[in-house]
Amino acid sequence: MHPEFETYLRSGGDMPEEAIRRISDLAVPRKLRRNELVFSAGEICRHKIFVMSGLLHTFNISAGGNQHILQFSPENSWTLDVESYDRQIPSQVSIGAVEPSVILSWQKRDFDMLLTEVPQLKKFAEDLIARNTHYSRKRILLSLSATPEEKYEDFVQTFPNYLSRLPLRMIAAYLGISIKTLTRIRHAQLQR
Amino acid sequence: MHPEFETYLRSGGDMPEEAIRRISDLAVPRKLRRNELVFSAGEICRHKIFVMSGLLHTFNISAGGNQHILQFSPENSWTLDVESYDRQIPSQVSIGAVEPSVILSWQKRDFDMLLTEVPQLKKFAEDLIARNTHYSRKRILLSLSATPEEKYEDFVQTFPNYLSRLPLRMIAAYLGISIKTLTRIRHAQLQR
DNA sequence: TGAAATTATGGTCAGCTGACCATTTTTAGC
DNA sequence: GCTAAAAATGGTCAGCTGACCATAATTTCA
Repeated sequence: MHPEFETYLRSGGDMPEEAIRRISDLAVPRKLRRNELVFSAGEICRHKIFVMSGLLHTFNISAGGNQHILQFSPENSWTLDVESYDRQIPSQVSIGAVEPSVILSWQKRDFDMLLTEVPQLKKFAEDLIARNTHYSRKRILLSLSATPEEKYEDFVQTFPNYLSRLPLRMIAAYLGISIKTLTRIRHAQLQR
Repeated sequence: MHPEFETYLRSGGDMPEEAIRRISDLAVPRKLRRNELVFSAGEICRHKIFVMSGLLHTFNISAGGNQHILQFSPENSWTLDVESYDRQIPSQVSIGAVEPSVILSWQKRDFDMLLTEVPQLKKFAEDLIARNTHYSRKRILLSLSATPEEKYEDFVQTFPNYLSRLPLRMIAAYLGISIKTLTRIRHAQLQR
């Protein structure tokens, strides 16, 4: 049904073929144009999303009109606004496509059902949650301790692929620095 | 065995008495003096910790010697360094007592066993993880978008109890601002 | 391909922020 | 309660950072 996704699921190693089919069958595919939103701040996040191709970002527009980016979601990753999804309350953030993308989405009730039916999927999801927890911790520590230059350096190390796919404006919005500062850092690095 | 802890576990509503006894029996209590460490950066976090009384903090000392605080853990809350605990690798952070405290601790293997034996405990832990995830998201968004004053305001709203229990120095280390800036904010607010 | 939109760079300047230091106040712990 | 340690405040200053604006470069998409 969705061969790339099924390959991804199989990569875990212990997912039964029947479970893969069950999961895949409940997924609804959707194409996104550049800048198209999956949902907007204020709406409730009702779906779990898997990115088959392209690149999404989760962002918030502050009162002053500035964009802040919580997360990038490239191909073969999952995304949603976790608090909105868990509690079915309006989201503070929007999720949209940075590049033309193809996603799969599951209704929350379908995915919840799958989680109880397929223990391997539950385990799979728990691993993703753990990875996300570790990364959030790291990001919080970085935000407390690192200079803008160190934040950028870490970003380059951690996400070397993103550099060419993202406008600098978005990298700045992810790092919590102004694009001016980011430009200065890059300019200074060229001098070396 | 540890009546306060057992009361806490019961507060969830659906924890069988037998499970409560099992969990409680495997806990090792420990008293901490002020500033005493549970473990230091560089060590492996081998225990899951429940704070019965007092107040702990999870912190990191950066290369420049500055302290950065990832988390405060008051009575009736849990703590550990999640990445070090999950993967049994050396921790980047230390956990220590801000106030004289009493904690319970479980060896990882004991707690892992309990999680498989007691489904209600697993559910309980998952709820805690979800809450933690939501809070981390909020904190990352705040770190990206809020001014120092807004960060402090949010801290006061979110943790009104901590204000009188913590030196300002630690609040600054939690917010990622200098104590000088924090003093300025508080001074400005007095003028109003 | 070509026009329009988006993005990146650069200049300038104000002001927020942190570093450093001294002093005062508060707290801890015997 | 008393003494030593820790914490908070305040002054000063340099410089990093962001806001604003204009211009150049790049990209998008029709």
